[in-house]
Amino acid sequence: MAKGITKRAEDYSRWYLDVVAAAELAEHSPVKGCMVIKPNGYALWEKIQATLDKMFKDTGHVNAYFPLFIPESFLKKEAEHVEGFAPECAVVTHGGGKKLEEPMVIRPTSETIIWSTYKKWIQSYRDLPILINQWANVVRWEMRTRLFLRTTEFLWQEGHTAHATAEEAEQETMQMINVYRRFAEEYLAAPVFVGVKTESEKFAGAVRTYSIEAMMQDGKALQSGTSHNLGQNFAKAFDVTFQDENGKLDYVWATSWGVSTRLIGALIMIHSDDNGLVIPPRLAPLQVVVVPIWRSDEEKQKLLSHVEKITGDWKDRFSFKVDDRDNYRPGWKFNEWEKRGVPIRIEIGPKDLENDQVVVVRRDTGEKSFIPQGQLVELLPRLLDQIQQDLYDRAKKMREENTFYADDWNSFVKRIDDPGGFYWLHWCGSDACEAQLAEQTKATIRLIPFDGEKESGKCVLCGADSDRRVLVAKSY
RNA sequence: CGGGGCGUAGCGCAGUCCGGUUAGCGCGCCUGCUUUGGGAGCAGGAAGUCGAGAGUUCGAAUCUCUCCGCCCCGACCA
Repeated sequence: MAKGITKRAEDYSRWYLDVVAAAELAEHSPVKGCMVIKPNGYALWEKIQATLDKMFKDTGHVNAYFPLFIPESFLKKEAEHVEGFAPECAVVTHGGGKKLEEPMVIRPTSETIIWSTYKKWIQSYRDLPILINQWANVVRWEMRTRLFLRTTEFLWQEGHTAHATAEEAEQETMQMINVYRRFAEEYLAAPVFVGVKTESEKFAGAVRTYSIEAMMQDGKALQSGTSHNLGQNFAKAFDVTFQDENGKLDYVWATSWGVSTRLIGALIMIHSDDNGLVIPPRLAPLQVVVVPIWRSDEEKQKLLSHVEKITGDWKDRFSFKVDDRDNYRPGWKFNEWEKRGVPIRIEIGPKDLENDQVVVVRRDTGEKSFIPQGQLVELLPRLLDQIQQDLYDRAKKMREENTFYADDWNSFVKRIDDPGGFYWLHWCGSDACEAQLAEQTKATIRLIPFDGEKESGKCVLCGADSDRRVLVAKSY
């Protein structure tokens, strides 16, 4: 049925690449680690963008754009930041045929260029808050790349806000991680855990990093969005101060937050199957495809004009397309739309015309049903909602079945390799135990949960007291 | 950076070990006819600086050397 797609059970990572290729989402570019995002993939990104952009605007943010090039010296102003990012920066040394006086880095993230700019914009508390987002590309020279999950250049959005108080900055950081959580759950149909990153995993230059973590079908974790409380670190590095209501000078409080084209990788690895891509209806660029089936030109004309009648009141309710291409046969088209992940396919042929019905096929389950034509306009939106919900429920069930509690080190070490999955462990909070965990199991502490219940226990590594469990998994 | 693989038509590959006419095959593409409810059939056709350079040889996709690039697996990371 699915020619050219490796089975998940056989080789998960080849399956992933096959799905990307079969759905024509992206391909490798001539430059190592970079990808060409093809129209199907970009359409998905545009849906993600449109949805998030609205959520950002609804929470009071506005868009702006800052330059791709950053003077190298800017990056060096915040000690932790430069340490974290310098190794993965691409640096431009020449321009206009001449060696530059100061090299420029291609942004790996924009905190430095933005805070050097905010310095000029902020004098008083009346200038605050600044709530800016930008949609941009960034470059990080990673050693190993994977389409969408980690590429040298990728597309993302980065929010950069400036506040008068620590409380307000914290509130913003929290608000945005919740926006991401809501996006993941309601649009990506991806259940996520939300929490705080450990010191060693947090953003370079942040005081605290919050993250959402989703489980892929192979039981590995994917960090799908992060929100950082930057404290006054960047304000201090760039000397950004403001005068408060009492005339007192203080450094500005900052946050930053982002999600990237990696979300497309998450979408693929959470929902897709051995037949190809499965897209949650709310993010599907195309939600319903109609495949008419005819045997003669006369029949074709009759069918197409009938289809036009049926679909007349579909506009503005959901997106759809009638695949009236003459050069492909129906079976070929079924397969094509399946690989591309279109949530609902409708087949309509001569027999259906006679019986005043159509065949409705769900992409996620493959289930076929005969539906009276008059009911479609009501049924299809409901079915799209149902599929959205079912995808979420299925993903959640998968996650629950692969999330475990572990208190014994030795059995945990075995189980993290096979069957893998997520583990709630007691951890004392020390860097040493965290490092040892990573070294011995290749799994890492994904986060310390916000809503984790207090529970006293012993660190699974050293036996010291612990008052809550942390989420541990292997990750992408 | 280590390990593995690959580079021959748009894509996937064979041919390379053991040099020898005009470099093949499948898919795709073009033309025509027949087809059309799960990847259609037949006939005809177009399409290649064999990753690059140098060397050996009467003769190189094939042997030698050098270089380049990409993919996969690991160490770094959204």
